[in-house]
Formats: sequence, C-alpha cells, structure tokens
Amino acid sequence: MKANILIVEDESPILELLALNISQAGYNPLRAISAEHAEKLISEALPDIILLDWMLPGMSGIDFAKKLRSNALTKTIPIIMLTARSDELDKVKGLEVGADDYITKPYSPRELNARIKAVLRRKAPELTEDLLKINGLELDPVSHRVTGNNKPLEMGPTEFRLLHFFMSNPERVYSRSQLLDKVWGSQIFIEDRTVDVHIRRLRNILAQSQHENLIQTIRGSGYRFSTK
Amino acid sequence: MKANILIVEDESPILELLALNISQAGYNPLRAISAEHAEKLISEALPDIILLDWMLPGMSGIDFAKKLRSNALTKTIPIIMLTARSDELDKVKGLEVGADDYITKPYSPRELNARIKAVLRRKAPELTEDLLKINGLELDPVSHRVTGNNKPLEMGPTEFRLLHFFMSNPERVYSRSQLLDKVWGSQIFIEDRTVDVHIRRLRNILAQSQHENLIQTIRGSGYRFSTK
DNA sequence: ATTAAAATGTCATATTAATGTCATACGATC
DNA sequence: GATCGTATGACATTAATATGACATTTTAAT
Repeated sequence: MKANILIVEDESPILELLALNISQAGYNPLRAISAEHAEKLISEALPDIILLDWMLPGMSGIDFAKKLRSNALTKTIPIIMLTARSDELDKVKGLEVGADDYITKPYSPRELNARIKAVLRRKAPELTEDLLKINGLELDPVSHRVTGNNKPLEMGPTEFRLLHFFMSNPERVYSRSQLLDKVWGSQIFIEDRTVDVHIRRLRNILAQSQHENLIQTIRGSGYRFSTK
Repeated sequence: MKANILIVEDESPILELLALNISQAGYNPLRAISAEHAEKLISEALPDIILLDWMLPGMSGIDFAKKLRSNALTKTIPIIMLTARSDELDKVKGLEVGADDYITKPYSPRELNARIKAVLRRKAPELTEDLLKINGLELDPVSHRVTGNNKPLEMGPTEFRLLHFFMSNPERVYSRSQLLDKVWGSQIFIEDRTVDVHIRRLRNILAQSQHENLIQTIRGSGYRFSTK
C-alpha cells in the first residue's frame, strides 16, 4: 500500500516538481494549492504525510499546521515544512508549531526522499520498503517475498499485508478494529471477526517454518507480533 | 434486545447514513431531525444512547444536552456528540455539558461503532499508555505485558486492568465499589465480593515474583496498591 | 469472453479461557 | 468466643477465540 503524501504549495511548478519526485519515489502524491484546498482533501481521506509550504496565500503554513495539530483526527499526521530560506528562526517556529521536519528550498530530491522515509519509519514503518528480518522470518516488501528459515512461504495479499504490518510494528497489541484500519484501510466495512480468520490463515502459513507463535492472541485486546 | 439509538441530526443524508450504519451494527436507530422532535420520541420511549448533532436548528445540541442532563429521567442516558470540526473548545464544552463522548465529522463507521460499544459498556476512563514500573514490577500497556523482576506474568484481562489501575493510582485506598466503577465500568451490576476474588487472583499471579504484598487489604475500607 | 484458480469475507460450530457467585474457612476486633 | 469482614477453593456460566466450510468475488490464464 503506497503512502499518500499531501503537498500543499501554491506555486504550481514547484508543486508539480514535488509531485513528480514523490511519485518516482514510489509514493502517491496529492496536490493542494492552498490550506483551504488541503482541508478539503484531508476531509476526504487522511494522508500519511503532509508537505507544507511555509508561505501560502490565505491561511499561512504555520497557521494551518497549528490547526492540523489541534484537531484530534489530524493531530498525528507528520508534517514536513517547506521553507524558502533556511534561517534558524523559521526552523524554531516550525518545530514549535509541531512540524516533524523541515526542508529548505531549493531542495534536493534525494534529501526530500530521505526525510520522507525517515518520517515514515518513525510513524508508519509498514509504508517503507525496508527488508524485515526477525528470528529467521524474512519479509521483503520490494520483491514481495516471505521466507521462513530460507524456505519460501506462499500467502495471499491480505496475509502479506498483515504480516508486513505486524513485522513493522512488533511488540504492540492491536485490536481487531485497529488492524482493519491499518491493514485493510479505514473506509472499508468488514466484520471484526474476519480478522481472526486471516490471523489463522497467516498462522497456518507461518507454521511451515515454526513461526506461528510469533503471532500471539491477547484475549480481550487483540493480537501482537512478538518474539518473546 | 437491541439497543435503541436515537440520532438527532437535521441534515437528512447524514441522518440516513448514520441510521444505516447503526442498523448494520445491530442496533435499532431512531431518527429525529430536531431537539423538539427528539423530545417527543424520548417521551415515548427512552433510548439507550443519544447521538446528538452539535448544530441544530431551533434548540442547539448543547442546550438540548443540558436539558437532558437536568431531567432525572434522561440524566443517565449516554450522549455522543457529533461535531463538524473537532476543535478542542467543542470537546471541552461538550464534556462540560455532560456528553459521554464525541465524534467529529467526517466520521468512520468503524469509529462510530467502537464509540457506541464503548459507551454501552461504560468502560472505565481510559488509562494512559505509559510504561509503569514499581519495585521491579513492570506493566506495559502498549505491548500488554507484565513482568515481575523480568519474569513474564500471565493474567486475564480483568486482572490486567485492575493492576493497570492500581499502578496508575498507587498509595490510595479504593473501596470495592470504586474499583468496580473504575475497572469494570459504572453500569455493571456485580457483587462487591467479586472484587475480592479478582484481588486474590491478582495476588496469586504477583506472588510469582514476590510482589503480592503490593496489594494491601484495608479492613473496612477496601484495597490499596502501595510499596510501603 | 470464458474458464479455472485463488483469495476473500462470513457464518456456524467447537474449543478454550475468563468471569462471577457461592459456601466455607480464616482472622481480626471487641 | 461472638461477630464482622476478608480469603479461598470450587463450580457453573458466560464470553472470547479458533476452526472448518462455504458462497462470492477477484485475478489470471486461455
């Protein structure tokens, strides 16, 4: 599942350039030319990251960031600020407002990608393409392959995403609804109990290499991926 | 017996959408397009939960909530506020007025269901996610793990919540009914003596790492979690 | 377009764990 | 030692999860 990155930038050429870079980096860019426009897009679907220009017509980037931070729904979306000059003052202000990172123009695509990746790693590791290895269980998002003790494990797409999510977020309990939101997507209406079934399917597959008890049931709470 | 959920919302499409979700979730939706209309329905039969739009023509949602709270008959009906924007101010006001929870539009059906479920169950106020450590006893809400001197301790959901509550509120005596309210939830009809049983179960588990006397009996008053 | 294969979500049922209550034992307090 | 409050063990009931089967949808292959 590609990460959705919302770019808020009033200068069209820069916006397009950013969007191009982002899509080349394997993410899904969403374009907004103002804070108001961005709000509309956000109300339709929450992006995973917001790239926010400092200077915007209408509501400024700072104010918009503040607003995003004060709303429970958008509070946790990472914001990367785009600033024209890199004076320290801006940096401080940006961090005060709650930006997770900031980039100065002219920016280098490589730097941009690095920042995005860093932020994703911190907030939503399952959206990165990092190779995951735990206790002889390997999942490669790039080649879309899973092996247990070097034995290839075949599974359906849903089980793959589920395992990917779990391996990216180990040692944490997730309720069935949280898993549905994170692995299936938030606008889908599926029974909680369906999660159980996919957990079983995944466990069955992992059992081929004795990794089935990496997925643990926490009665009354949900499931946890753990090596302990 | 299905729970009756009264929806008070003036915008017809939203009302229908809510009603649809609610009936799919196995509840019985009742529709009202204004506070006045709602009052009429309430006078016929008391609903189990009221979903109340913040902005209503005629009497506003806030005023209506106040009114409901001031009437002995309707005082105890849980109210979930529906707000267009989730600014903190609204939240505060809503809670002041006595709303039990609030949801911001656009809401996800799953979130709505989760809230309804939570309100129906009247679970204890949410405890934090912070790691709790006392005298070698550790409770991690995130991974849902308890260890005593690094030895894993297994326990049921109720004992976990009980311990979580105690560790979050140490050095304080709680009566059995207070514990029932805080750990089990307020609308539940359970014998006071049952608390004793769970205390014993918890003590038994904690005894594996010699932590059993962190839970002390205060004769005539209740129990206390204390290191002294 | 047609067919076959794979994947998916839901349901009914089985299994297991957790829960609440009771009867009784214990211990403190007067 | 009588009384009151608490501890404990057993047990029936309830609740949560696991499982197998199945209908439907998606995907891939021809």
